[in-house]
Amino acid sequence: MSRSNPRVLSTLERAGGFASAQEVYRLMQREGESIGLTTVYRSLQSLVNDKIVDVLRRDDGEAIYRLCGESHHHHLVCKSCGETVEIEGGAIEKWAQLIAEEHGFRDVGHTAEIFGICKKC
Amino acid sequence: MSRSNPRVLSTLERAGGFASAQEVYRLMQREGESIGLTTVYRSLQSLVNDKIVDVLRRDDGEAIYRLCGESHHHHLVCKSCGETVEIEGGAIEKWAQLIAEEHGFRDVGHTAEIFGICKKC
DNA sequence: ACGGTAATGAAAATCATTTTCATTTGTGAT
DNA sequence: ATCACAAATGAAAATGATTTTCATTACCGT
Ligand SMILES: [Mn+2]
Ligand SMILES: [Mn+2]
Ligand SMILES: [Zn+2]
Ligand SMILES: [Zn+2]
Repeated sequence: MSRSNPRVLSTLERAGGFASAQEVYRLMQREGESIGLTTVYRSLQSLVNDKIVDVLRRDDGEAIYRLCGESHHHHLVCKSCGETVEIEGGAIEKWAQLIAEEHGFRDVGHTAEIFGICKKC
Repeated sequence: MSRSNPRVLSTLERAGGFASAQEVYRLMQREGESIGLTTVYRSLQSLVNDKIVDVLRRDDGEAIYRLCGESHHHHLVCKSCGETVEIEGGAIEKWAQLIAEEHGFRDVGHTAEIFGICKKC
């Protein structure tokens, strides 16, 4: 196992939200940093193991990473124009946790999205 | 766009839980059915569009498919072994509707998944 | 039968991710 | 500083799922 290259973490921080390994790599290239794609993958995996970074999957299957501890939230998205509202989980957080515990699951996470047609559309 | 090959749906039914496209394909091969992998992919994709099957992603990123029941439901999935429990929306249905209305959205839908590690893993 | 459209599948292309492996770098002891 | 050894690095090749191409075949209405 290898330890995470600090420049990878720093780049992921700078990226803001979620970013894939490929995106982190391209970002570093663009900023003139010399690094191999392999090292980016290895570093991100290591950060996930250490629970410094969350990983989940895009619809297309690509893995995307983000720093843990950024506030957890969900999205309300307009199917027509794409306008997005960030919303707090509220009741859903408890619901997910409760359901999971009822079935004996641990290490619980969840995803939730609401979509519809916004006022303007 | 193509319509789903009925033998693909039939195989997915017979498979029981979730199965990937590759698995459905291998299953059909083993049972002597003559079909192309491309057709399996196309059929599953079509079934997803028609909301006859659910699709989600394994930890390794491979897409897995399963017949969905006729009633709207959500999933509690083990990240390790893939075991899946169907759960009722309950609180989340109201939550999604309420949040959407607060922001003036109509024609509201939602997605929600809970994941974690099951008892056996 | 004829003409057009949809379905099929083999092969090649794509693309993220992993593996290999040779090279470089860091560390710690002598 | 020199040596030895372990860890980190990255280029290139391998992997594996999914998509695309494209030529062939099955199907349907007239
Ligand atoms: Mn939440
Ligand atoms: Mn629901
Ligand atoms: Zn809108
Ligand atoms: Zn499990």
